[in-house]
Amino acid sequence: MTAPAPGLDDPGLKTPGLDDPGPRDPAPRAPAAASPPGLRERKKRRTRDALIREALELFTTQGYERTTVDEIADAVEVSQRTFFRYFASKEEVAFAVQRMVEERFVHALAQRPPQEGPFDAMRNAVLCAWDTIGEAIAEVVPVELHLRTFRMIESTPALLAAHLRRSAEMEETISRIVADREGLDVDEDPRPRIAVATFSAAMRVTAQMWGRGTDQSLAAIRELTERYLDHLNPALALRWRDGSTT
Amino acid sequence: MTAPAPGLDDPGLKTPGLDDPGPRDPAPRAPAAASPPGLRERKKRRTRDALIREALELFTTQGYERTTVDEIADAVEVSQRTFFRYFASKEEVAFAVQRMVEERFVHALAQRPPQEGPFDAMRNAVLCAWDTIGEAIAEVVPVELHLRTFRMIESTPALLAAHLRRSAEMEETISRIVADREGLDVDEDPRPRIAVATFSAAMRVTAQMWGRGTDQSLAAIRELTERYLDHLNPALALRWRDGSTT
DNA sequence: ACGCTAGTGTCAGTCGCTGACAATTGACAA
DNA sequence: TTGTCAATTGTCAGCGACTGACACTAGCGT
Repeated sequence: MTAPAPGLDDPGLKTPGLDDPGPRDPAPRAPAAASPPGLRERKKRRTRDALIREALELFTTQGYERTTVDEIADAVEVSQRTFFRYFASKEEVAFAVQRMVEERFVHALAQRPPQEGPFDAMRNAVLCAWDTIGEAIAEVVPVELHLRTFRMIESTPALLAAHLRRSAEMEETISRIVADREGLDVDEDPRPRIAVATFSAAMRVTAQMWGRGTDQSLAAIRELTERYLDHLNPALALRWRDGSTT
Repeated sequence: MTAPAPGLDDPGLKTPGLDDPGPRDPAPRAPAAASPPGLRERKKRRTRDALIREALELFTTQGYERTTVDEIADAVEVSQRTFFRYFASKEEVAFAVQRMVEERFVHALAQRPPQEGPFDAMRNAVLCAWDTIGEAIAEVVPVELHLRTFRMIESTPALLAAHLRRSAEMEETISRIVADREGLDVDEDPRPRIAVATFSAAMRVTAQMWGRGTDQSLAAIRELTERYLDHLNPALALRWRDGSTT
C-alpha cells in the first residue's frame, strides 16, 4: 500500500497506517504480485515473526508484566535495540496480531459492494474476515497462541487500557468508512457513529462471551459473531440512502 | 471509610478502594465528625494537594509526557521518592481530581431515594454532584485548572487509554449499585448494564461536546449534562420493579 | 568484485518506579 | 519537660522500558 521508504518498512515496522507520510515513490514495482521478496526482506520478516511468537509465548505463560523485553530479545537472539526497531514499545508487540486482524476487517469492509446497507456491510466484512484470517494468522503464530493472547490482553490492566483506546480508534476509522459509503459526513450526521458503536458493542460482547465459554476455538468465535450480529440485524438493517427501512 | 492503618493512609494515599488490606484497627476514633486533624495530617494533606496542583499545572502547560516526576517533586520541594509514596504512578496524579468527582457521584447515587427509577437516580446523582463538586474541587485546585486537565487527558494517548479503562471500571461499579437498588443480579439481568452503558455514553458525548465548545465553564458542563440526559430520558425512564413503563 | 545503504549491535543515558535503610519529627505518655 | 514510639521523608542503589549516536556487517545493484 504505502510503498517502500527509507529505513525499516514493509512488513509493518513501527506504527504503519498511522501518520503515513502520504503516497510518493514514483518508481517501479509492478501493481500486483510482489517480486520474490529477496533475502533481506525474508530475513526481516523472519525475525519479526519470531519476536512476535516468542513475545506472545512468554506473555501468555509468565504474564505480560513479568516478561522483560530483554527476555524476548534473548530468546530470538537479537539485541534489545533491535526489538525496539521492530516495535515501538513492549505493548505494541502484544497487539501485532490483532492489528493484522483489524486491517483485514477494514480492507474487507472497503471491498463490500456499495449496495449493501451499512450494517450488512460490516456484518459481512467480519464474517468474511474470520474465514480468511485463520491462515493469515497461522503464517505468523499458531492460532491457539493468538487466542490465548486475546484472553491475556483482557486480563492485563495495562493492555486492557491500550485495547480500549485502540478500539476507540477503530470505531472512528470504521465510522468514516461507513459514512463515506453512504455519502454522509461523520461530523454532521450522527448515524454512522451510532451504528458503528452498536456494532462494536455487539462484537465486544461476543468477545467476552467467547473468552468465558468452554469452546475457545476459532470456529466458535465465528459462530458467536454470526449469532449475535443476527440478533441485532432486524433492528438495524437500515438503508439510509434510499429512505426505506427494509 | 477504611479506618487508619499503618503507613500512609487517610487522605487517599496510593490507590484507596482497591486492594485494601481489610479492616482492622480495634482502636479509637469516634464514629462521625473527625477531631481536629492534627499537624501531621494537615501537613500530609498540604503536600498532597501541592503535588496535585503542581503536577496538573505542569502537565497542562508543558504536556504530560514532557513533564518528569522529578520536576513535579522539585517544584513542591520533596524527593521523588515521596511523590511515589503519595501516588502509585505519574498517571495517578493526573486522575486525582477525577477520582474525587467520581467518588462524589457514586456517593450521591447511593443516597438517592429508592423509589426513583434507575435512570432518574443516575441523572439526579450527576446533577446533584455537579452542584456540590465545585467547592470540593476548589479546595484542592482551581476549578479552571481541573477543566484544563480534563481536556488534556482526552488529548494525551496514554492518559486517554487510562481514562477509558477507568470508565469501564466505573460502569461496572455503577451497574452493581443500580442492580442492587432494583433488587436485580447484574450477572443475570442485562438491563442494569445496558442502562448504565447508555447513560455513560451520553455522559461521554456531553464531555466531548463541552471540550469542543466555546463556553468551557463548570456551569456549561452542568447545563449540557442536563440537556443531553433529558434527551434520553423519555426513552429510558423505565421502572423495572413495578412493571410499568413510565 | 565493489561501493552503497539497510539492518544490527554496542554504549551510554533518561525516565518511571521500587526496596532498603537511615534520619526527622509529630503524637502521646511518664 | 522529656523520652519513647511510630509515621514520614530523604538518600542510595538498582531494574526495566526506551532512545540517540556511532561503528560494523551484509545484502543489493552495478
